[in-house]
Amino acid sequence: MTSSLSTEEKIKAAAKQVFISKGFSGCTSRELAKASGMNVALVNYYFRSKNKLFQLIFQTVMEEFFESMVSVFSSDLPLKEKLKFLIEREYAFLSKHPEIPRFIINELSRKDTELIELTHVLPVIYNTGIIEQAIEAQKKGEMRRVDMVGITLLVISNCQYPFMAKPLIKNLHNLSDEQYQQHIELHKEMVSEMIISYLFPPSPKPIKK
Amino acid sequence: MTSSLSTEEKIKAAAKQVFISKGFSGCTSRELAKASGMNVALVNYYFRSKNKLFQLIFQTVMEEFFESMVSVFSSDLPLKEKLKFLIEREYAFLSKHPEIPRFIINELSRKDTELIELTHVLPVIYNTGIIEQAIEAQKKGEMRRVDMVGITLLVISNCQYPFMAKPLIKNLHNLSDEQYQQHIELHKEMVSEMIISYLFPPSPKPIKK
DNA sequence: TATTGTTTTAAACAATTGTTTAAATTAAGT
DNA sequence: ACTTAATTTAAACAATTGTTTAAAACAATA
Repeated sequence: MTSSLSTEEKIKAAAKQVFISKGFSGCTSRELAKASGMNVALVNYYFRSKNKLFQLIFQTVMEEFFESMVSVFSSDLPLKEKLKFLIEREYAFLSKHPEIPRFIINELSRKDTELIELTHVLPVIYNTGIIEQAIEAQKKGEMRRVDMVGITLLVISNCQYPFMAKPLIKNLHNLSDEQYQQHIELHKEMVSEMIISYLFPPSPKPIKK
Repeated sequence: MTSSLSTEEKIKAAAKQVFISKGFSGCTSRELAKASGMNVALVNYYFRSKNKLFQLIFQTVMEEFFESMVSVFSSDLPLKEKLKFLIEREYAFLSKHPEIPRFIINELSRKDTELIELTHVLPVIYNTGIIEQAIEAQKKGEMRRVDMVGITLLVISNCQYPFMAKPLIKNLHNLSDEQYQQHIELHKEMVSEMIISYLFPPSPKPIKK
């Protein structure tokens, strides 16, 4: 049971859930406390302040968020397979944690907080050698000449947005949760096929630019 | 100048900006008042409560949001051109109002508020005849057999996400505002080409499923 | 058992929240 | 000018906010 966790970890786990689903400004210290079965004073005893607790959690969420991406990039696969695999993994991750992209984007958009450093993520990705692999594939004419920003945008747009926009699309098309889940599954296949066939066009065709 | 507006409209205009950029729970009544140069009592004098004012503004934002989409669907163009045009228009709209998708998705995700009705939008879209046009194009074999939910997701994922994720991508790839703006422009072209060539594959190829 | 240090609790703190009051000012109609 | 209604203001309201205090309960060590 959760009761086997220490007080500190119980608070952290509960706060993570609350922060992710309601955001920093969308919840109160007392709500964080109650969600973990504790009281307000305990939250501040272990974490000093609501803001300190938030920073801690945001950091760990960001790490989880990039973890699988980096692990795919580091794997020993041809680029095309890496991308297919990445999309597969992203959909699997987001099915478990559908609220995380909205959470991250929201908190990064807040102007009233000291901007969070995530420059350390870039070198980690670069160190996987993914860039060199892409450039090589492009030189060979296997892959369309799209830079890393474009590829990133392409992949995460089509992975994250369907989860973020669930309430919008559900309302718009009058769908149940189950129906939406089915659409997501279909969409994954479509997105994968579309992106791969766009980035790696059928061979004898000249690659533009 | 703005001083030619009535007090009521000044409050509404200022509140719209504040709500869109900080969300309902991210701002206070006094902040809304101050942003319009008024005081708290005036806000409640004209709009009864923070929540009433919010509902009013949310409604108008949603209408603006779907307005251009519906107008494109209603236009007299072949489906392929409609989609190209729609993507163009979406990028233009979002360049002016980059915060709106995040705002809408966030507020629709709030569980603590009475869920906002937007079922009336669906019939409006249906009445443009876009569905029939798609089915016809698919019967003729011009268009891949993707349902309306899939098309919607495909288009708005690739239009809205790049604007929503600006702070994330900027941080991730160490980009300036100007650099990001350039990437957005490039991305628009890529997305348009990719989606069109996916949905309307070069002709003599058999359409699957 | 007495004495540590750690953890938990209940209560309080000042500041801020959304909202309301009641008086002051302005505008409109006669 | 007088009366009435609409607008604006400053102040107050109770409730809630993040944070702190100080005492209580607990655990560990001697």
